[in-house]
Amino acid sequence: MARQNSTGSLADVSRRAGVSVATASRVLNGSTHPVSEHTRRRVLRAAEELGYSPSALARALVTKRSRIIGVVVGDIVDPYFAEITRGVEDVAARAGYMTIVCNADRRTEAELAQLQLLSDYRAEGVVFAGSGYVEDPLGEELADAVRRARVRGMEVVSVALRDFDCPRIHGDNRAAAHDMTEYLISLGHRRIAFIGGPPGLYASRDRFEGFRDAMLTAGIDPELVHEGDFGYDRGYSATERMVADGELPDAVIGANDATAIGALGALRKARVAVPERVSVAGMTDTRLARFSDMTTVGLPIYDFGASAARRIVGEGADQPSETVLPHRVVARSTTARRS
Amino acid sequence: MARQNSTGSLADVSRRAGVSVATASRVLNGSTHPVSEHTRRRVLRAAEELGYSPSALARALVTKRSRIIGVVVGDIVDPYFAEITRGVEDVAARAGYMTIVCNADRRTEAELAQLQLLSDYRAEGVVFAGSGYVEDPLGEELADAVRRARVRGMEVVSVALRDFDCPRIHGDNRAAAHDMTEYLISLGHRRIAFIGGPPGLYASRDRFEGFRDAMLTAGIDPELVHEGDFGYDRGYSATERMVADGELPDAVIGANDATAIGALGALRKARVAVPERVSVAGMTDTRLARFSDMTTVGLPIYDFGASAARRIVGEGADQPSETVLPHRVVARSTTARRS
DNA sequence: TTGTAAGCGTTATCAG
DNA sequence: CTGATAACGCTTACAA
Repeated sequence: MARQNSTGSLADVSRRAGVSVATASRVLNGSTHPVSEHTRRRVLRAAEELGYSPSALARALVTKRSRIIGVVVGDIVDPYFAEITRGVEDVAARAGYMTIVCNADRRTEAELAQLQLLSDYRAEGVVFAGSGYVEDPLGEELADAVRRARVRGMEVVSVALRDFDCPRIHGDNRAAAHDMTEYLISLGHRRIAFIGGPPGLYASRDRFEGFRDAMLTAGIDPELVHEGDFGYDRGYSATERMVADGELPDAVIGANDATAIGALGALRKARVAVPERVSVAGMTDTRLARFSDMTTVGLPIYDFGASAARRIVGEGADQPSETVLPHRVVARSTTARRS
Repeated sequence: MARQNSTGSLADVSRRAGVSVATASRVLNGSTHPVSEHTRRRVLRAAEELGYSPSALARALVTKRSRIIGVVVGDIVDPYFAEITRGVEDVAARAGYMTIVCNADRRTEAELAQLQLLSDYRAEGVVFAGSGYVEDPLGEELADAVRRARVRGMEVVSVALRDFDCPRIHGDNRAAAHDMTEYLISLGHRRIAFIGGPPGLYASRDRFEGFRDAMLTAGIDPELVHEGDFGYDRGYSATERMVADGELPDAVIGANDATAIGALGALRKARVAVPERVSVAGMTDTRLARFSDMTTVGLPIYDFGASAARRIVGEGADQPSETVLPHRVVARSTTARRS
């Protein structure tokens, strides 16, 4: 394998143009330093002829600005993260930054490794897209790593609840779940089942608590609670079980859209009418929900990413260190008034 | 903004350990060059104490190996691309590479820009995940850019049909559509509608032609053809129109899963029974299809990405320059024998 | 307006 | 086994 991969250097260009590298550099990088029109043209032409393109690596090395933003996600394939990533990408690209997406499989250990890698590349900023774990054994270590990274000048921002210190842009999971639950209750449902997220995640906990509190407030015992993992399958199997056990609820809430769609799948399979017999709702309003015309609670996740990126590229330095973006219940066809 | 962001240099470590930078470098990067156990320990400790982490940038500059792989996708949020990206990411990470995902919005112009950016960062390889356009006005320019990149030593591989010269790993879109169509015909359907992809894309053309040929072979006129854009909405609206016009087909094929799910949505809305009254099928078997329990034709898209990445990190140098991976019809609940 | 030269943090070549 | 030292490709005072 030829691992050459260079376009010729500034030295080549300057030689060809008959000027110094300094001068070549000045014209080729939009420096404000004055350069005569004549010289400028010569340099530009030389660069053109050589097909020169500057090495972002070398440039980053000396300027100490890599123009790299990292996004650490739980799983790229999850539309929730894809949407956040898209938000980051869009503003990053506009500001001339590269976005590096790193998968962490929802494991803190992997997050640690990705942070290290990003740090090796001297990323200027990293956004943590996934939620953290309650009492994470690796929590302290990650917090330390983040602290060190920030001391070194790296901008860190999270778009979920995390146990390390950094600016945060997120939604209110508890309130969102609360509102969804209230909505269902307002529709006349009483036996409402909740299929949660991965155990230990703050997001899971908060969404569950929002559900529980709303139920309690309405004087209903929140007894139908199942564990999930933000995946379709667990939503499906949990619902399948309810069907099999003959304890069909009035409604089921999935801790995220994929889970709720799993529930929808199991109900369809069992030929239980939705929403006539049971209502189904998800959370976060990813495309999945829209595609299934499913009721959910919308969170501005694209904006989570976009705002985070803005902070990093320096357009949001004036923002408060904690920003909570609003959610709203999006009623669609999988929920209806209790018959 | 403090844009410092460094961990201290090799020089700092070597000074603290009382050795030369050369020696420090040797122990800190797994060089084979012999170093005494005693010195090694000193260096390791110094590095530890300083929280030293090497600059991948500086390293890349001198070794000429950036360990960066770029993926140029049409749209991250499209699960098709997300899955490919995941494949790339997985093998890249295992080989110690960083993956940079670049959005091109399905525009050749943007692809060109992304390729340039990737080239600035001296990416060792880039995988083009999206299909190309027939008679693309920018086609020649892109082909040129790719040629130059390859000359410089960059590994380029595409996982779809493209008009530039590079190794390719992909599926047979035409055959896939053909097989899907044949399957539907074998179920007794005659009036089969096809909702295509974005006009001009090779993938759109091939899938359409596969459909058309299968119809023709069966002696059926492929008359129900609608334009789409690989998005949900066009699948929905095209189907809505068929419903409104009272020309309900026996079955509808979407050029991809999102399109087919749009069709499903419109049918559900119009209270047309699926699959009893009309069958619906998609293509590529993304999670969307599975979540909707929808018939589709499966393409190993994760493997597209994984194989492409393997070539780049050097594990697939022996592979032929063109690899066609197999597809298969995945029958689920949205298709049935004609009643 | 242009050039010289000192880095940036590594690796690699050569001598000891 | 260890250490100078010259790159790598670029930016940026500082001089001229």
